[in-house]
Amino acid sequence: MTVKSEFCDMCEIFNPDQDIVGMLKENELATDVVYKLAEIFKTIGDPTRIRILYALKERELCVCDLSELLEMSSSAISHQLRVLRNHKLVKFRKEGRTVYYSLDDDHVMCLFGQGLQHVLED
Amino acid sequence: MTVKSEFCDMCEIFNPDQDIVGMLKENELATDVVYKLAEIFKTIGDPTRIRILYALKERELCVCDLSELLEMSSSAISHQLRVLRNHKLVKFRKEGRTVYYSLDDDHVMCLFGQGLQHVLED
DNA sequence: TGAACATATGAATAGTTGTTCAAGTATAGT
DNA sequence: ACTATACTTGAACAACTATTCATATGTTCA
Repeated sequence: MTVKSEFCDMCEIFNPDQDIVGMLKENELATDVVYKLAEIFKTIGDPTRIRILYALKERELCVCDLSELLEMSSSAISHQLRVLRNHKLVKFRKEGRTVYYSLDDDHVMCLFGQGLQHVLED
Repeated sequence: MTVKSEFCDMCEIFNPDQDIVGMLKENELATDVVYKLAEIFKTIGDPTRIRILYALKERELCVCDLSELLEMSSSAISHQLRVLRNHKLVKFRKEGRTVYYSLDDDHVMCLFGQGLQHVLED
């Protein structure tokens, strides 16, 4: 906040920028919401994770399916699946020694759609 | 691809997992689309940039407004605005020595809405 | 012209992130 | 019990990112 002379009281009161910043401060998103939003978008903001989520679009898949499809080590896939799991974007079910992963959230594919609209326009 | 004995031809042909991976490979998103998607989401996946975009929701703001609002140096804000500019998420207009930034894309706020739905549910 | 202001930019640095590698658990088949 | 398979996990390392600091550009006002 800049210091103003007493001759400038009126200026300060009517200074539109001061008002705007003040109003905006009241309307700001809560800190935890901002961080949660950032977390989700950051999570979806990785090529490997995008490919995994997209592959799971129709049906559940096991780690080795994903490993073959993306041509990456199952360790790398497993690490990324953990990230997706931690953010509740995928869920899993065990069957013997294989683990099947599937999407855990309806919004993700909507987000994809919106993102694609942005990407494909121009 | 695992090697199979000739006695197992039928198994290979009818192995559902092999079929699934093959089908998925055909349906994969194009590499450049995947990368562009990742770029957008990564760009929106930062708390500072989220706050900037949210502040610009209603009206254009200059760098020093944003600097005051977010209580960060104008240099930091400027760096982030460049990232947003590079990804075509904000545009700017100069008026004297001040530069006004505003949203350059309709989809961004839709993405925010979707993201918020995910965040606020549970 | 000179001082103050608004913004931009390059380099540096601390923190974060994705993949690999090596080792671990757990289940299935022989 | 042994071996192979499916997956997970921790550590390590390289690549990337956000902020700071110092400096530069361009504009306004006196």
